Amino acid sequence: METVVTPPRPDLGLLGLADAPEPCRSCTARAFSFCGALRAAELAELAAVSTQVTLAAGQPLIAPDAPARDVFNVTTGVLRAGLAMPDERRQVTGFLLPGDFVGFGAGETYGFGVEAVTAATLCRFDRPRFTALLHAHPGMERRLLCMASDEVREARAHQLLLGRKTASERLASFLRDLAARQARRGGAPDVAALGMSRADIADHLGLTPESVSRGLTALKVAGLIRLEPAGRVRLLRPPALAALAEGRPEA
Amino acid sequence: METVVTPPRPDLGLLGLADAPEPCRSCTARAFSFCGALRAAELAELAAVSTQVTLAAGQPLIAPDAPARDVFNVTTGVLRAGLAMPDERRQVTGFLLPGDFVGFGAGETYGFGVEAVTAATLCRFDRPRFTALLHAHPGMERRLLCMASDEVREARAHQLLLGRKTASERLASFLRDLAARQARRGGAPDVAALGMSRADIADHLGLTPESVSRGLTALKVAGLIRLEPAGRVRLLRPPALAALAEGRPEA
DNA sequence: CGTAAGTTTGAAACTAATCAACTGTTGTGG
DNA sequence: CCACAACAGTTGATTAGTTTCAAACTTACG
Repeated sequence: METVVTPPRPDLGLLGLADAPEPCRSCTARAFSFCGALRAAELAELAAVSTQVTLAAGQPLIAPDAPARDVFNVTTGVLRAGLAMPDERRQVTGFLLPGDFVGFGAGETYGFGVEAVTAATLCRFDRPRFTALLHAHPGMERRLLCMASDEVREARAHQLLLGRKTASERLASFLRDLAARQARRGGAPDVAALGMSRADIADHLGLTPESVSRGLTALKVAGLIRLEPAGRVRLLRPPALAALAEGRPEA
Repeated sequence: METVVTPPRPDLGLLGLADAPEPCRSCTARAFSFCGALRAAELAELAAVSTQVTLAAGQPLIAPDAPARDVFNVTTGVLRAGLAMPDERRQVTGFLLPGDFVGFGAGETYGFGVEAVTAATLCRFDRPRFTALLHAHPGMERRLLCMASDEVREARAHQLLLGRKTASERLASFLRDLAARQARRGGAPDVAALGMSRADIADHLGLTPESVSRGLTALKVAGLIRLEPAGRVRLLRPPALAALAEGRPEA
């Protein structure tokens, strides 16, 4: 028995959906996405250079050494982006949710890998054409610059986590951040839907799967979270969880 | 006996230096900097909205919660940028060298702190005016977008370091990367000039000062580096150091 | 010189990793 | 529909790498 969650429901009228080109018209991610701020004409141009990609859980989207020919926008599902070392060590730099944009800052090759965690769909844009479009629309370019700045900020915050936080603090930060991101996409503010395995979380937080498991148990025992079916985690005392995440003594 | 290295010597003529406005004319960082690619007219506009900042070693430039009114470009010296937790824990997200740009992606407040490690000088730009200038010159904006992308890439690589590398590997990565950055600015390719303390390095690498010291000793014993006076570190076998940094078995 | 700060080195303690066993879940084929 | 296999997750015991605590040593500087 699954708890039914209200799906994201952007106000289609306000977004000028009536004018939107086909793949976009029915896109549930547009409200939280890069393309959500575009005018109908720009959106049409964008849609013209886009194709759809569908991935099954576990399938790769981007190989680190592949030539960076395309950029992508996630429409449904969860993906993981990360770096690998010659041995088995991995760092998952981030999980991609609907509305997230991938592959922009790449050079010749992507330099990082991306795989589907759950089944996922994306918009694929030819990079040269996408770039040309950007140059024609300074507003789009500016928006992308803001997104890049946000990414830098998030990456720095994650550096603090990896460099200085304890296992429990890492888990608390992760759950809080994931719930917040999902809330922005229409989810409940006090639920983190873990679509990914403990191993993926471990590679994101610089821990082992065992430590992730222990950390979650510790948070549960502390009364900060409840583990629900289907990989859902309910945040029972968000302020206390935030305090732990930030290393505050807790009020 | 020191290997003599050619110091940075930008070809002033090719850079249009004769036309350059004053603070820029004598600027030694311009060749490696954001502004180095600007045409004389653009540079003049930029210089018109800039003022100079001088800092003594240890002085703060940016407080994390200060309103982000300015952006900066380092001209001389070394600075550290980082995040802090309520207790004493710190993460130095990066060291800033001449030519590096600071403060761009900030929102209302900077959200991170910056302090001078050595005596330093910077160009200060009023943010609203800088932004207006950017909008007037798409080339500048595009260049900034590239810089932001590079920052993201570097931040991700540092996440791998913090999440998955051993103490020795972190030190090896740090020394190699610092030497490479300094080489781009005209330094010797096999020397890393440590202007910062062990504590700063520790806060950058997610270690303690003691572990940094031990790590350096380990690299020295392994014949990979030599500790020279004035905080200089000579890289004795760059390929082996790189292999260690990347976690390769070493050829 | 003498002091203070920074660095190195040593010994003990601790957190998270590793190794290992067990449990629960999911999916498949008999 | 149940049995079983395969895998993900949890829990326990032990180990290892880094931190912590402490002291000695260096370096820079008044």
